[in-house]
Amino acid sequence: MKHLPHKTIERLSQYRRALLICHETGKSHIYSHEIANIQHITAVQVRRDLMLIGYTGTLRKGYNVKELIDLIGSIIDSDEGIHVAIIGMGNLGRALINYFDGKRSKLNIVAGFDTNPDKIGNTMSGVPCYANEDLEKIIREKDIKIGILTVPADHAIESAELLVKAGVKGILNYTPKPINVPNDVYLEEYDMITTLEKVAFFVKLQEMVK
Amino acid sequence: MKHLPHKTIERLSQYRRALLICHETGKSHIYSHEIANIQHITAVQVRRDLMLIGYTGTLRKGYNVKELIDLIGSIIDSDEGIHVAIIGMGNLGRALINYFDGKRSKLNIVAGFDTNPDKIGNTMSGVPCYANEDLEKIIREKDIKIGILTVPADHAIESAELLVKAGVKGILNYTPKPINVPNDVYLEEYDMITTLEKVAFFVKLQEMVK
DNA sequence: TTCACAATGTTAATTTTTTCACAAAAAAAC
DNA sequence: GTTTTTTTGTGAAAAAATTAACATTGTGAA
Ligand SMILES: NC(=O)c1ccc[n+]([C@@H]2O[C@H](COP(=O)([O-])OP(=O)(O)OC[C@H]3O[C@@H](n4cnc5c(N)ncnc54)[C@H](O)[C@@H]3O)[C@@H](O)[C@H]2O)c1
Ligand SMILES: NC(=O)c1ccc[n+]([C@@H]2O[C@H](COP(=O)([O-])OP(=O)(O)OC[C@H]3O[C@@H](n4cnc5c(N)ncnc54)[C@H](O)[C@@H]3O)[C@@H](O)[C@H]2O)c1
Repeated sequence: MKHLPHKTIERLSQYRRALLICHETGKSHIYSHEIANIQHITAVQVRRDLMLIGYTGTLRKGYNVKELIDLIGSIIDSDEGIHVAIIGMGNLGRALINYFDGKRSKLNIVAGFDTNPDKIGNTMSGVPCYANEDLEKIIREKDIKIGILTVPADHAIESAELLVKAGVKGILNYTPKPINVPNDVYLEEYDMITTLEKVAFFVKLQEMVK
Repeated sequence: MKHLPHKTIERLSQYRRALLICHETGKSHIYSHEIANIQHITAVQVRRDLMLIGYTGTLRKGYNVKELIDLIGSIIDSDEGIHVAIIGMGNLGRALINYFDGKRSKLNIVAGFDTNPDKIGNTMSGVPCYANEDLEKIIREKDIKIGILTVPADHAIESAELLVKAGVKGILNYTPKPINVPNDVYLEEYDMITTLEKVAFFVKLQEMVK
């Protein structure tokens, strides 16, 4: 296995999510077309992705759910797990902490940061909130590799700079303000408005065709 | 202009977001490479997208910010605007309402739905919360075209069915439970864990190379 | 006034991603 | 025991998306 396409990585994560649900329900094997239906893609696409990671199913029985979950884990997870921080413990930050809580054993949100004195020192869903002044120290101490930005847009850039300076290697930016990072920091940006506008566009398109 | 690629639609939305910021700061023209830098893509990509929507800039002056904002609006927005509902007024639902509030004049969240009696009848950031029982009635009355799912994952499927039955034409699913919709309903699903896992994967990859 | 530059617009090439098509083989049916 | 069915795995083709290359031209410098 040499290079996995970005899209494949995303799908592997999604496959695993679906597989975990299957596993809970006691299903031991699954066909490529079943996975495909769940994800709204084609069975060939699924088989191609699994081919890329070198997994081989059983003819006519499909894929072993448990095995596949573990294999995907061995590819996308870090063995030792990875520590994550949230910058901005507001509505979205707290919602995320709540949501992630315990969902993936290898992804742990271990610190939150804020500038609001009322929040600093508190704990939310088990995650301690620190002051921005201690960010660099805590990030290094706790070996945090990824920062999730949920500060007000006006503070996105300075927060990103803080994170980079502290040595973070990945940033997930949920503010609507695009940021810049050095080459060795992996950046992903997501704006919910973009997604909603896309949905709205295709709804409009469909109305027009009709 | 015939078919706009999905990716182009997303980028147009992002370009507009960047352009709106420029417009506020009083900048009247912008070069393709400036837009490209903001979005972390290439200038050719920007020019190609604008070519697809038939917009022509001024040689050596770049693109007229205001004009381009309006043109993108004329393509991705519906003239009359589009009404949106949130199903599940919990952490994420409320955060979204708060966030969208007034951001895009053509995209209005006009109703929220919940099953919790304490929430029903209240208003959050100007959005009234209704009971699920009234969903179909309200959706039709208010001509709501898009539903955003932020209910607990266990209730995603039933909520989606409710929305479809009520005649919604687009669904944006933020729960981690994949849903199915008829062909004439446009569906977009997004799971933050997938994005975070992707970031984590590339961080891991970079560590390994080093 | 001419020249060099800097930016757009677009055709062609390349790369990436997806789909097609089908061989192989295990299981089921007969 | 043979045939049919079903599902995997993959080379080849197609489609989609991106990038390269470059002609064009307005602008300002010389
Ligand atoms: N709410 C949403 O659904 C949503 C969706 C998409 C994007 N966003 C974006 O996410 C960000 C947060 O949204 P929210 O609704 O949680 O806002 P919020 O105001 O509730 O939370 C922001 C938090 O960041 C803190 N903060 C401010 N400056 C800071 C700094 N320099 N360093 C650290 N913390 C700081 C504030 O004290 C506050 O606790 C915004 O940029 C918003 O545009 C929100
Ligand atoms: N919190 C996040 O950051 C986050 C991120 C990604 C995805 N999600 C997903 O979004 C969903 C909501 O997350 P949350 O943190 O807001 O949860 P939450 O528990 O705070 O909110 C859920 C809300 O839905 C309401 N509800 C329950 N059943 C309902 C039904 N059948 N119809 C209408 N409303 C109903 C509840 O009363 C509650 O108000 C979950 O599926 C979660 O997995 C959350």
